[in-house]
Amino acid sequence: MPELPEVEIIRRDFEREIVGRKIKSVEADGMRSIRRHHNRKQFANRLVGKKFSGVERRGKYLLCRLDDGDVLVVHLGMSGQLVRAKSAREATKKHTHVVITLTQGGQLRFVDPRTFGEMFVTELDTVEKEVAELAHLGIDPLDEPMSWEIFGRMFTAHRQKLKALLMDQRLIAGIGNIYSDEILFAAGLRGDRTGESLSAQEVRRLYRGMIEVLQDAVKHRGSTLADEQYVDLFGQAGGYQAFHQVYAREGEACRRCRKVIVRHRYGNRSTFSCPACQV
DNA sequence: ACGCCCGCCTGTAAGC
DNA sequence: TGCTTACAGGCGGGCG
Repeated sequence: MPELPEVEIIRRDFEREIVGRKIKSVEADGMRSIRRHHNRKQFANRLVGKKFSGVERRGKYLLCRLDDGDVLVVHLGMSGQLVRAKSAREATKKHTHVVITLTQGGQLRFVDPRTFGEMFVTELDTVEKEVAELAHLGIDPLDEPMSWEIFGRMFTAHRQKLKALLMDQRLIAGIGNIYSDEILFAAGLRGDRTGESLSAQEVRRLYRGMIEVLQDAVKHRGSTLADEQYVDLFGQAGGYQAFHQVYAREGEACRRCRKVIVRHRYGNRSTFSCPACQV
């Protein structure tokens, strides 16, 4: 659920609220969320006494820089939340797996019911080469400006379907199931069209749709669905779900043409689209 | 190259 | 009412 816009909101808040603060202590409730480490102590030892010196985003990954050249990498998976507590006394949510206590008071907490998310500490210098998931990440659509020609060459080189291409992190980093559906609607394209079938005009529409949808979603602080899985650093829901055109709107009227939004299975996931607006 | 399925998880909701 | 099943989906891996 947290896709590029949601992770970007967390990054911005992290920059203001957490960067500059020093880590006093670290507690982890088990190994699942910190599975790349040998044990809890080894994870804690790489954090305690250090100061957060910056924070970047790569696709859906958050890279929290530490002042000694290490980096705390966070991936929220499907249900992960990074929340700030003003004090240690604040009630702890169920499924809180890692608590980072800061010296000036307050805590950074990692909550993750489905435990697909994770965090680990490694060296910043080598993280983008040695951590495979980061090494193979494609272009970040809001980070590096990319011409629609480069974007088009990437897409038309594949026979895969647009839905799969948009979600392929090796091409473009940060788009998941929700935003791929919204981008395809914005572009007026069906998700089962192949990359190679796109005309130059359709490539431009897809590119523009992608940038617009992602920028708008960031502007509205991301999407929080009915399950309220995504919240920002302060525990607040996003607002972009009110602007969704197709996602989770099965049976409702298309906001553009009033036809009924349909849902179908693509691979093993739900896809929503307007049968009239997308060709 | 591409499509599809599985495993990893838990909470919620629909179905019998 | 109460149990079972489906679904939510990020990501790596595997298989045809």
